Amino acid sequence: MFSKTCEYGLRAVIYIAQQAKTNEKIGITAIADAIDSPQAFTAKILQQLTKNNIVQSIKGPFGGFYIDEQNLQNISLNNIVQVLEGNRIYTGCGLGLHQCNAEKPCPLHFKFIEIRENLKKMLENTTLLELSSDKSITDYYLKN
Amino acid sequence: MFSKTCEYGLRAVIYIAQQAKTNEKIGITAIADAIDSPQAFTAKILQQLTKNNIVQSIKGPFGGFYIDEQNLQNISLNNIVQVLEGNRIYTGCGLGLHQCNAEKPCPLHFKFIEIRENLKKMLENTTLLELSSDKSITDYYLKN
DNA sequence: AGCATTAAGGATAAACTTATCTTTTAATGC
DNA sequence: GCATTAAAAGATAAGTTTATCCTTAATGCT
Ligand code: FES
Ligand code: FES
Repeated sequence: MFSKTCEYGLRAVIYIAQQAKTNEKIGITAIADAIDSPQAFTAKILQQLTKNNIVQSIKGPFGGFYIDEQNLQNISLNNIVQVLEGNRIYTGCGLGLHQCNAEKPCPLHFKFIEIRENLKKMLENTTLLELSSDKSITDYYLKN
Repeated sequence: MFSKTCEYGLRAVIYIAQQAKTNEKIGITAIADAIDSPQAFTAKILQQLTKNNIVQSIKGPFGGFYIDEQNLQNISLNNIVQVLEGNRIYTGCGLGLHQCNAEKPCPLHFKFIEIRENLKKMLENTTLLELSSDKSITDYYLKN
């Protein structure tokens, strides 16, 4: 469904959001360890997310990544997916036609856009705030 | 969502199914032309689908690909996706955990499996027979 | 100022997907 | 049998994703 980039990115941001509650910045080594992802690769992904203002970072001692209160409330998973996957996942044809278009639909179009819309809505409705709740932290896992 | 392999494969099989109504075999050149896909690559994909008994083929003059009456009735899109994508798309974790498991769920698990199940059901319920109906042939497009 | 720490940035490598080309095998008609 | 046709099979190339490594820039501490 998602690329590795997106999978690691989502896991990383969720983890940072969870740690952000304690107002601490968290380093790339700790993140990669917590979500069981390749460190350097994850760093690249977070770089991209930082540029796009999904997460914040500061360099130097006691530096690291964090998410401010405002982003915690405003960012949903679709924002992250948009940055890391582009919007083809939201607008592209299921059978790979160059244009997904109801005027000239592929045989799967009307069935497929339903799935696609549900995915989009699900990601839009899943906020970092929700994912960083105490219950979410205790009940769910970011590696196995 | 799907790989190029899967996209071309689905389009090719749908096209063959539609042509199969006239009891004609159809060659790889005609197929690639009809669905606007790279010919040699599409041939490889159909080779794989032939081995897995999704489509039939015969070599030589007037040879080509076809789908018999039985397959037309029994094959659904999920059979094709299964062969070309494996079942990770049906069983894999949305966040890329090695195991998707309700006992140790990722933060997206319960929302994600719903999407995944809907996709699976949609593909299971979409049969080649349906896609090769006259209405389907006239109303839908396999290239644009 | 100098040093230690940590993310950013750039270059490169490995792995996988996508795509093409050539040779071989099977079927058909003569 | 022989020529012709078309898919199967194998080899190789191109492109993209995934991953690592090394250098640079920013920050804080002494
Ligand atoms: S045209 Fe294929 S999904 Fe819309
Ligand atoms: S554990 Fe992630 S989707 Fe099931």
